[in-house]
Amino acid sequence: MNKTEGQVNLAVSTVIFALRPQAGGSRQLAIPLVRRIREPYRDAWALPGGPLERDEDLSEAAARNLQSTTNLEPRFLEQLYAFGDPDRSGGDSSAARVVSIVYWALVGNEEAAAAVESENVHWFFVDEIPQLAFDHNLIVDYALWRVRNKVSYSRVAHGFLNEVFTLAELRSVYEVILGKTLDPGNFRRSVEASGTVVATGERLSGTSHRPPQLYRYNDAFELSENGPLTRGEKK
Amino acid sequence: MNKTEGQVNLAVSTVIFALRPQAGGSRQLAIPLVRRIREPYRDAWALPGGPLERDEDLSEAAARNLQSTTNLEPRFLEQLYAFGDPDRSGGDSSAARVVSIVYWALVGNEEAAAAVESENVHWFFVDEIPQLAFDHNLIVDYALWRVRNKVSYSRVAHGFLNEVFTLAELRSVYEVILGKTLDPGNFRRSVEASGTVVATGERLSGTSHRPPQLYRYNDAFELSENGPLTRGEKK
DNA sequence: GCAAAAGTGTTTGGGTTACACCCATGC
DNA sequence: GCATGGGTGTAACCCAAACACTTTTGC
Repeated sequence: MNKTEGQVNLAVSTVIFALRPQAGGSRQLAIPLVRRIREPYRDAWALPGGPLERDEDLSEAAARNLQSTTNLEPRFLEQLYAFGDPDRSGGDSSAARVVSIVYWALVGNEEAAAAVESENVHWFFVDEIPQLAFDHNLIVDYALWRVRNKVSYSRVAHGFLNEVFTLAELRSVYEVILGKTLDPGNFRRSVEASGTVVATGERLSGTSHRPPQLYRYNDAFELSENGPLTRGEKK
Repeated sequence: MNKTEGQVNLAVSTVIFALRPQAGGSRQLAIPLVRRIREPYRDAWALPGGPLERDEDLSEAAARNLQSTTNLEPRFLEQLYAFGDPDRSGGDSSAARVVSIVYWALVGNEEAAAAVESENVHWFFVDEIPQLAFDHNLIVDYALWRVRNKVSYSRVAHGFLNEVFTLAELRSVYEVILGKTLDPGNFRRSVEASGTVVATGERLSGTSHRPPQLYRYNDAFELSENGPLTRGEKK
């Protein structure tokens, strides 16, 4: 007990969002959680996370959480918040104090469908999150608030889709996250006017109606979205 | 060298904004910086900050930075970002790695005018920031981007003013931060429509023109501005 | 009365919303 | 041909910018 600094341990956790099909066919936001195998909160569900490696950037640690729990690559990765309430370990004042720097990530539809699940890793729909360890319910609430907020003023929804996508797919993502239907015509105009997507020239065939154009995300964006902080934070 | 965790130290720093009068009479955003008295970056200017106390919340540590450098109370205090690049200590890989959780704060005009300055604490106008220690120039740039951004969609400008203020004073804050003039009539309407201020009923006399009404900030706001995170973060 | 800023009214234009309508494909 | 979603056109509406104008004080 001779440490004078470093009494506070640092961890990095990640809230990982994907759209997954629900019973009934509609899709819903879902996040993977891991079961704790140690005290405190043994057997409770918690966000994936762990200590920061010696030479690792914060965002690398978050990507590592994602990799080790779901085996997926993030389409979008951004810092959420640093949680450091002294009591957040559960009120036991003798427990080691941990400050968690939390990231949030989006992963693509098809990849998420193939994601591993096991005894200790399970995907939960966001309206069915159980009681979690530590203050992780608050963290999930905040991440949800952030993703819904950010979708309405920024263009992050493509993070749930694959490389190429139709505007109907993109619109469907907005509809699920915002929880309301959007006018197809107006949606098309606003997305095209924003310049965030570019048509590939290809069309999707095999549908029982007029074949829709395929689009790709315009990489020229993303920059300046976070002001001066665009350096290795974004995937 | 037998520590396996805790190799990463945690610090809390604060970017403190005030509006201060420039030569010529106009006002400009300014921040206080402290001179480093130890290596690395000895004698360079840096953001006020320090290690986290054992039982202290992150926001309390930020308020403590503010108190110890300027003797002021924050009108607004919010987490900015956690900076954790492994090389941010200056490229010397043998140096201890530090992750900084940075807050930003607003302090009132009159108080800031009375703030202490000394050999080792000095206020800099934001367009005259020198080369700083560590990655603090990046941090200041990001904080500046955030304050300008937040002013345009949120109602934080009152953080620079005293308890009661005229709409002309509030408008002047917006004009300085956004760097452009605003139409008095339209400004009045938009502020009144937002419901963020309430008239006190009092008027300011002694001016050489029609006496303006005095307003007060409406405390019913601020809540829900940060979603589920409104608990002790805001002053 | 005059200057100066407070405060109100009114017009205009850009952008979003609602919704009608045509287009291209599979069956 | 018909159903289905892709895609386009357009009128109504809302809100913000621009700016003229009236009000109230000190000198």
